[in-house]
Amino acid sequence: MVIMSSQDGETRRAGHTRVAILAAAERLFAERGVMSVSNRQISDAAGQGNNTAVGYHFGTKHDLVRAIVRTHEEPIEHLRAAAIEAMSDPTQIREWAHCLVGPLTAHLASAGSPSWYARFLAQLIADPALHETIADEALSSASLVAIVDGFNRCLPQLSAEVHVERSIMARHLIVNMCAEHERALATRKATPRASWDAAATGLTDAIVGLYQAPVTALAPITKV
Amino acid sequence: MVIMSSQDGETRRAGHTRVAILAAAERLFAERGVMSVSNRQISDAAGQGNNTAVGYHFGTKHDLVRAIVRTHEEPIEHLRAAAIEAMSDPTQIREWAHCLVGPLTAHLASAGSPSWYARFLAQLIADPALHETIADEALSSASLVAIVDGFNRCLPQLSAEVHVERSIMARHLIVNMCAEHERALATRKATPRASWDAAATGLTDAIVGLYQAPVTALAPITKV
DNA sequence: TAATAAGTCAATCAACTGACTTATTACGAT
DNA sequence: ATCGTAATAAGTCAGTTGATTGACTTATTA
Repeated sequence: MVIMSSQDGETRRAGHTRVAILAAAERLFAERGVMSVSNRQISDAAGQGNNTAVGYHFGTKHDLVRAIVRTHEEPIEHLRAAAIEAMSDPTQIREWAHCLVGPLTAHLASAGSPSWYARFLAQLIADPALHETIADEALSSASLVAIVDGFNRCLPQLSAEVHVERSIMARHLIVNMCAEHERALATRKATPRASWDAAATGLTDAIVGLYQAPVTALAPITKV
Repeated sequence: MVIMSSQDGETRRAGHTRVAILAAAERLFAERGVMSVSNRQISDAAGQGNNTAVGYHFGTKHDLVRAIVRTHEEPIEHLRAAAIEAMSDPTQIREWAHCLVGPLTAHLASAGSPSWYARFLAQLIADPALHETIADEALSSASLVAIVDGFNRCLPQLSAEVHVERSIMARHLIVNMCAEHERALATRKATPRASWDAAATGLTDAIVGLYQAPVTALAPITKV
């Protein structure tokens, strides 16, 4: 009756249905686009005769999207914390870059083949109707701010503005390149990198270069 | 009667309606999301009493999206060709990076404030239903391959795979950061960069660093 | 000025969507 | 074991969608 947050007093049956809906939704969202898939289609794909199964268990589509994000957030956050813990030299930019990239690629690699979460995530960032859904949600991770802070200490000569700018760049780079790799794996098309590990290496290289790039001083206003 | 491709024998009236629809669609797409806006809403916003105005002039939503892309492609392509022409030293990576970034930012800056095209573009890349709509369209630009080739000659030590990878990275970086800047301008929120020129400088810096980043050699397969 | 075409409008269609209602089934607490 | 309730199924509802239709208006041409 009431929308359950997680596993309050939900029965085994309801739990099965919930994960079936989450899995079906994530797949359909990645393959056809979040806003192109109706709750009905998701209910059908999840094997539910009831056409309002999504509404019953999650509420609106935005709530469902949030629930999917939360499902992945915890394991990724765990991997991130472990990566920070396992660092050998916190003064090395590359290690921080690996902490930023590794957890997501590792999670996607362990999510089976093909995975769908990266393509799903890319849509959340690009679509204005979905953007606000996770605006603060994914950004307010404890380990994430620790990593951003780690970059800060490695590159003290960078201004705060450039630092914010490049962390945003890194995020776009990671999410979209993971989506790209995921799509290549799903369609068995050619890809520059053979595995998730290799893709992570390429991304880490790029982010190190990105952060270390010289900053061009902006000329005072010369044009109106 | 028949859907017109461009400006074959279209009357002044039809031309007005066409540009009104294109402008309204681009705005609504950027603000609410491409797949969240119906053709009816676009017709209304364009001041057309007819609910089928979009269908009459453009066909399906995909055709409309393509038409919007084509509208911007030409001026951007022109700016890109001019930027290549104006290069002083083709051996400098930064100049090629500027050729990649400058035309889009300049076009967005001249598109009035706020612009909507960058946010629109970001959706086309992320949404699977729209991705194929412009898959080859925007990539098969003559000046674009010239720029990619320019990078190639500047960095001959880079493998072909890494080169392809980093050009894709650069594209994601440019489109998404322009969308980010555009969104900031539209909502008058804080932004790391004050102007489109400044944003272009930040992007150019980043892309130079990205391309120059050392490539980590992949270890032979050590894990199953 | 008459004739033809292009563009616009208003009404309508079937299909689909989310939400609602009712009935049946399965699970868990007692 | 049973009883109450959560969960599922099935049917219905109004609203919206893209598409089609025919009538009307405007522009071009003969």
